[in-house]
Amino acid sequence: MMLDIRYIRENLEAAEAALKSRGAGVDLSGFRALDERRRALLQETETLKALRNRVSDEISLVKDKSQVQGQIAEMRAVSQRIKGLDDDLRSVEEELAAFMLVVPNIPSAATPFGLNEADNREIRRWGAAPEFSFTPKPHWEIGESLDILDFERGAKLTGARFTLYKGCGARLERALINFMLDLHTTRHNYIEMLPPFMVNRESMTATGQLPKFADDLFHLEGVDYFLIPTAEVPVTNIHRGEILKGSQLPILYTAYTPCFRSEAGSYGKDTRGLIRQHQFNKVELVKFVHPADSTRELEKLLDNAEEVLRLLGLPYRVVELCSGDIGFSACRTFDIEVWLPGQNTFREISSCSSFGDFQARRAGIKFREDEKSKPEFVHTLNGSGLAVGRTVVAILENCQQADGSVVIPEALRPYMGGLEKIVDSKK
RNA sequence: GGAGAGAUGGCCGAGUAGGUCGAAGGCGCUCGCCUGCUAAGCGAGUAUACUGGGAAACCGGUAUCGAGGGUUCGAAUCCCUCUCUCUCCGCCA
Repeated sequence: MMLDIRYIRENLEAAEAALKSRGAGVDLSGFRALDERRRALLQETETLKALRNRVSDEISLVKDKSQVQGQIAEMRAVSQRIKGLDDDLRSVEEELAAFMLVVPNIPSAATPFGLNEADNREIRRWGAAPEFSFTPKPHWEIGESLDILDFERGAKLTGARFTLYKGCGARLERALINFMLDLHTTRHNYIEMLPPFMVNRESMTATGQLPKFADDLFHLEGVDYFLIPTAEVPVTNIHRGEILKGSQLPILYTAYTPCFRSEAGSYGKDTRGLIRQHQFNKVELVKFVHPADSTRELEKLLDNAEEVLRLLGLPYRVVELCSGDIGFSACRTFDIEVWLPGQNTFREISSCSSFGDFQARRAGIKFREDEKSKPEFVHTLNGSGLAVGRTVVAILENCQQADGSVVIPEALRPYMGGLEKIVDSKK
């Protein structure tokens, strides 16, 4: 399930009100009847099973089975009855599960109320927008004139929203991946993971992409696998079905993966450039934490992501999403938006969320405080650290020069073989 | 792709002519005892989920021996399907 079924049972109104703050009306009215029916069936069938177990034990003690033909016949009938009840129970449970799997997470009490994007709250800004003596160009123009991004051939190879990186462009992307991974592993204590780029249905369900958002995913033909839309999916699922030791927490993982998104419903949006691609690279940060630490850990994760931008000298702002704008599985989210002078706007480059125990509940990820204590759900968190393609966008636009070249941020130069600026190779 | 072997509790590993097996034994771990430290030794405990009762401690029921079905009064044990792992051959980065 996703939300705590017992919590809902006892706090139906509160849960409904909290879900309502997301905007999308969630109707929990069907829940109570299903839940009650389930428990009634459960009690009935279990009572019969207890009887059958007891009588079967008695039968086993009797050597001469002819003496217990009566009981055997009786139990044969009981078993038939159990079978029927179990069938009913299974269908009720399937219905209940299908219902629960499409109910979103309850927003955190800290999440500000709001209807949509417009109600998001700006938390802080860092860095100053660069000033230009000329009109700054959008990255697609810079990329094409420097001959490092080839949108036309990307479309030829695959289709719209695919891009071919060339020369320094390809190197810049790779440099950023390595720079981010090195930063998070050596300075922020994350463990690097390199997971599969496609996962099964169970993994997608555990983190919340399925069953509701199948349209956003690429599904393979022939096998029931999906291309990952984010490393969050495989990395969070690493501990699916496990009971961790309290002393292991928090667990911090970082992973580079490409991300694949169908972008269904975004036709006509961000059609130019690298902003919205079907395939893009991302370095992800994922945490498994003690519930009591999740707020603090979210702030640290956010700071770890911001650190990338600070080291690169890219101006940004942090926005806290309101209840109407947070994702399905999240209970609290901060977006980091980088300044893009070529488009004169801030664009999301990272999204850092707490999922509370929502994903842990779906995925069955628990921990034991002490040896003797009962297992309880961990909290999961994740955030981009960062979206690599959009970081390239930000560098191209913020670091562009009057002569058309792009100065590489100092922190990145060791990863670029010492290169200080990208110039037009044709000149 | 072809042939074969196997999946048991945190780990190792018993258990296949169906019954008293949630499951021997060992290791590990926890608590206590003992020992001037360490090691060894002794005793007890040590899965999860759902569910009923209880304020709680806790007590009861059901399920789970890869997953799902079947046979049976009764299945870790028999039958079927699937998944995964391992070995050999082929192929391949």
